[in-house]
Amino acid sequence: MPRAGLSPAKVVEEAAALADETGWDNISLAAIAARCGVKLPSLYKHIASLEALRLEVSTLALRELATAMADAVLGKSGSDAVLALSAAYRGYALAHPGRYAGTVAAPTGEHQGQLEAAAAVLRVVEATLAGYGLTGDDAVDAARALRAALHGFVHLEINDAFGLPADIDRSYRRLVEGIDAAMASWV
Amino acid sequence: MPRAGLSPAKVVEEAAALADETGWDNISLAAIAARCGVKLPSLYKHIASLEALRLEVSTLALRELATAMADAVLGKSGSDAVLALSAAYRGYALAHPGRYAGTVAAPTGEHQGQLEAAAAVLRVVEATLAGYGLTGDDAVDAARALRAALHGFVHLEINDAFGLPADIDRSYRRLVEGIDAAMASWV
DNA sequence: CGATCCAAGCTAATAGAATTAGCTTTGCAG
DNA sequence: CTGCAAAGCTAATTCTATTAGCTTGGATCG
Repeated sequence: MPRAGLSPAKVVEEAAALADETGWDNISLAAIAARCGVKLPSLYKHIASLEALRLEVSTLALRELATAMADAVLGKSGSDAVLALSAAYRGYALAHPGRYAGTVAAPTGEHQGQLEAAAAVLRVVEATLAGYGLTGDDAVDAARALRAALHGFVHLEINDAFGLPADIDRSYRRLVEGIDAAMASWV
Repeated sequence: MPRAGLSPAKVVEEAAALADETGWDNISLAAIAARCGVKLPSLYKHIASLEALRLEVSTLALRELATAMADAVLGKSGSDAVLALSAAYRGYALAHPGRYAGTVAAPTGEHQGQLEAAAAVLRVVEATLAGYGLTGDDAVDAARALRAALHGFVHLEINDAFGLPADIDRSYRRLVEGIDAAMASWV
């Protein structure tokens, strides 16, 4: 019998793909094993447990999200950068809804890599807001406000909580513009 | 052996309390049964399945949230009402984090009562924004923006995603004020 | 080229959860 | 008092995660 040639990274990647297809809550070792062409207990050669795997998927997603955001703001500043970052944020979340759920829903504080990846996301947001002249608590407030607005919108969108069919792109744009204007006026 | 005197409503209430204590994802029939002083299979006399129970908890939470918001805005209007509604929203979410998670994370569209409760929440938000002179798509955008901002903030807060210890109350107030100002300027 | 050894994969076994079937008994209605 | 529907139970089934321990592929080193 030929080997499957798995690796920890491949298992995490399959788990992430499964999450995107069936939802973060529906990740199961049984489904991942089937997808990898391997029996369930074999996965334990590459991961420590289901919880540990979830943390790895969460970490992967946070890193991808940070990268997507950083790429989007490259060479931009001010409102331009905020709009680009917001578009990249939503784009990632809609393209990878399962992973995205894992960026928030996963347990926090037990995994060094996850903490660093979460910090990287925060760093990109803060750097993007650097041009607004905010310092200290004001900068913290602004970063939280932007992150909250973006997360709240895409989370509700992914979970079909916007009943009406009215143009969602437009709603998102106006929300981002509103937050941008608010931060600009905080001096 | 005396009867436990359960009812569907009591089971839902226990499940909601359990969710608040241990998290929406950790609801289990085993734990609920123990809490009710009953063996696990006995629960099936009152509920159809774990999934059905989650929908009931979600519905309960949406109703409670709608009521809390409606009470908060009673007799108020404009920015006053928006601030009161925002405080009530966050207050409910922090007091009942498990239930609150269920208001968004639960499967949607299969349960009439849940749909109605979700509509009730939306109705309170729309009524609160009535004084801003927004109509049609503008009103929809505003309701979505407010809901997204509130949800995003409290969801991140509940999940400990705000690393820093900086004053969270203040951050929330500024976010709400920012959204309020943005909506006021949309005319 | 062949002996060796580690890691990848397997089977088997355990434990816990949800669900279903079917039995027993409580406690109210008549 | 009698009977019956509902509430609770035990037993059995299925599915998942996890652990233990065996087998073997295949790279490494002589």
